Amino acid sequence: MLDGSDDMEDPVAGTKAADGKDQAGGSRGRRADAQRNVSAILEAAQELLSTDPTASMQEVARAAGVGRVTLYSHFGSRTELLDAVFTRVMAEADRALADVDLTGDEPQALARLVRSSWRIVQQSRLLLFAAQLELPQGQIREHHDRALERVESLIRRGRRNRTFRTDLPTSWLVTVFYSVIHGAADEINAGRLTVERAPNLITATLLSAFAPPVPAT
Amino acid sequence: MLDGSDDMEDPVAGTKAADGKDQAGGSRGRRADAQRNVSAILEAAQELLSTDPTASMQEVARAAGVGRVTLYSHFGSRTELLDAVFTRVMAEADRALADVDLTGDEPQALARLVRSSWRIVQQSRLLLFAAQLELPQGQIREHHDRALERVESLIRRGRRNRTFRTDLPTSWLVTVFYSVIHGAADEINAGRLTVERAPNLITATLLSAFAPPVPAT
DNA sequence: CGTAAGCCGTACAGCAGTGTACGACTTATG
DNA sequence: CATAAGTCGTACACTGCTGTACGGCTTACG
Repeated sequence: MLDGSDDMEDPVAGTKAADGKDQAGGSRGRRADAQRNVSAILEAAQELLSTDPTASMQEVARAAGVGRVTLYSHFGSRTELLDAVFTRVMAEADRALADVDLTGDEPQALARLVRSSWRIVQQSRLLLFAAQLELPQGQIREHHDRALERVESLIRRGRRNRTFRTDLPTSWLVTVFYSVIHGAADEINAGRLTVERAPNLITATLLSAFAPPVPAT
Repeated sequence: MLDGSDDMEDPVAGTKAADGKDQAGGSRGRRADAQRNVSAILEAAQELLSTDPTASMQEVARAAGVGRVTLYSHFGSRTELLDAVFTRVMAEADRALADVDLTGDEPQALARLVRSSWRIVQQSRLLLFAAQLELPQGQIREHHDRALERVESLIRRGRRNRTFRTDLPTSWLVTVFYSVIHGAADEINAGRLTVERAPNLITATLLSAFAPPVPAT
């Protein structure tokens, strides 16, 4: 939103902050240490905000081993930083899920998907909380939807093959997937569920919930 | 909890704020208008915080038609107010759920329970968010657990009668109950689910998830 | 090896919220 | 109807956070 006008009035472009926020990629004009700092900030912010969602810019800067002013030179506002961190996490998640084999038997594919997903959700639980505090909900949902696409396509396939139920809408089943995983994450955080037992419980529950209802009774 | 020391150093007791916070009951020394104000504050705070979880004391006071100072004279801090509101909501919920007939066929009882529960959850979604911002998590859980007792006892009964599955722990099934309802509430808020369809989806999902797994592959 | 890009700390301005103090006014209640 | 309980607005002190400005120093990079 605020980069748009900057690009217009700065014909040289890329002087300060255009597109090279992420560590990788070809930001030619940026000095190496600047790029390193941006990475350090993003990483530190991700970890810190996942612990304390209300951490201030001051604290983020300290955690990244960087001055607060430098932090502001890279991210114009708290919201901007939060958005960048959120984007980064979702990209990470997307990369992790891309490796999951979703072919073959749907229940087993679902189990694999759960096994790869739930940890990410658990770790970025509080970060989502932080995002909800100051990011427009539309933006959050947008990021989320992209990650849930894989879930949705798997469910669709299961429905076509009659492995999964078709009496409830696909979008609802996606919601159930998401909700149960989040519920498990909360339980773990509360110390009422161990990390080891979680994936099996989640998978067993989802498979029952997704199975076609038996016509009996 | 935080009134404890006040009672000690004020032998007269009941002068300002001891136990008569709620509208009903026998707070002899309190003037009638004071009691009315406390009620108005609690009601307004509940409604306002359910819309904007970050509403300030100023805004709460205005919504209650009361001066900010008066608000502070009844609730010493924001946290104290929030706790009172939270307690009130849970008490309301408890009262509503007490009317639900939990006897007889477990699936039907579960359906009735869902039908009475989910609206309350949906309406106080954001209030829970507010509570998580400044109430110790232990306190929140304590309130929650009391409300979930009914769910738990119903599930236990279903397990004894082999209507519900016993291969997953009871506490986990309670979590699933809670999570699915919350998920539905979020979907409604996002405009992706209508109020009319919600209860059926929730019930159908939970019944499948709670049903004993069929030994047939 | 010079220069510009980038870093740093400090300092300042602004804002918003929390709690508290005070004095005057209003109203239940006996 | 007198009095104590309660309310009201205004004002103040304090805290913590955001975002910006400035000048000096370090360092990457050609």
